[in-house]
Amino acid sequence: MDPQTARFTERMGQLLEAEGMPRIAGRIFGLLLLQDDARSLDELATALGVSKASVSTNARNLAGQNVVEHVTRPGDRRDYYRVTPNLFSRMMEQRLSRWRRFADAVGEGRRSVPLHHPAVRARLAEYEAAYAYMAGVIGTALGRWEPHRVPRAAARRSAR
Amino acid sequence: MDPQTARFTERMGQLLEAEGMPRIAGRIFGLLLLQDDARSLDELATALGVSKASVSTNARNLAGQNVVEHVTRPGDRRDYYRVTPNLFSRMMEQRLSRWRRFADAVGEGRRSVPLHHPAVRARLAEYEAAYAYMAGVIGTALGRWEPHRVPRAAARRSAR
DNA sequence: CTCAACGTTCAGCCGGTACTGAACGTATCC
DNA sequence: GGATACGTTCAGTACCGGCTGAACGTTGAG
Repeated sequence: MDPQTARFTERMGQLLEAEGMPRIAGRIFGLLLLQDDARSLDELATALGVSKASVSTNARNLAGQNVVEHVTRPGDRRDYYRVTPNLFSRMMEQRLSRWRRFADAVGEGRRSVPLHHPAVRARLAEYEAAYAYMAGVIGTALGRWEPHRVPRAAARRSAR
Repeated sequence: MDPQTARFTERMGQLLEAEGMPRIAGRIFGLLLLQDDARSLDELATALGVSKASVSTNARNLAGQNVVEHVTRPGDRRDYYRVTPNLFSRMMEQRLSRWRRFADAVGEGRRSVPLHHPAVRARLAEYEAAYAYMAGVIGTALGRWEPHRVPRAAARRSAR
């Protein structure tokens, strides 16, 4: 593994760690981001110099979050992983759902907490409105971005 | 502190903790979100049942991230804190800057890492383009949201 | 000047959790 | 059948970071 690749994977490890994921998950992600085809658990483990147990757990976890895809090959017992296509959209959607949880909490607070000051009530309502507005904007923007990004992907999608 | 308020602050603590902040920071934020005027460090510490040291550190940290504002009063030595106005925009901007770090890392990788597969290079370039696109969309949406949200704020802004 | 009221800093403790190595279960091949 | 190649699970460890209490510096009041 050349030093630039190592540097890149380490940086991804740090960045994803700052987002609340285990560092190894970030490294796996960073490494897969630079691979054109899927990699097996063993390849990942040896390339990153970590235990296969960690790779197994973290890769499965990443797959559960849709940032990585589990790939199997006929006549091959091994598990392969690659970054998901539409990675950016997936990450955006995931982020939106996180915000949604936040906006939901605010909404529930506004309804359940005894608020004596109208200003506070207005603040919470405003936050909810802002979230709804931005969610709409981001949603339509995502819809506009994807289609003319990769024509083949759009064709595949409409063929479903 | 009534049970609903406690419930709300705890939930905020959990949510912000999931975003990578200390739980106490989330609790402070949640509590301030329900207050109409600024609160002192001691008020926060006793209300939350935590040490003043923690409140001091975390409140300052939150202020550094622009999610909370440091308020002082003439003839009063104490430090007060309240949630920032334009909270939503601040959080959006903060999130955008996080993404930017991510996009920067991808860009640097694309330039520095020896990439043998054109598909990988294209993937990285596409990610950068998607980020730039979304950053633009979100930026203009924020600009459109704020003005007709709080007219007085718009007036203040245009007076600069 | 002395004392109280603040905020800040720091060493130490404590809790959580990421990571490992070994054991295990299962499938595939000989 | 045994042996190998997989992935998974789990107990144990090591580490990291949050939180605390105590000590400290500073400001203001009496």
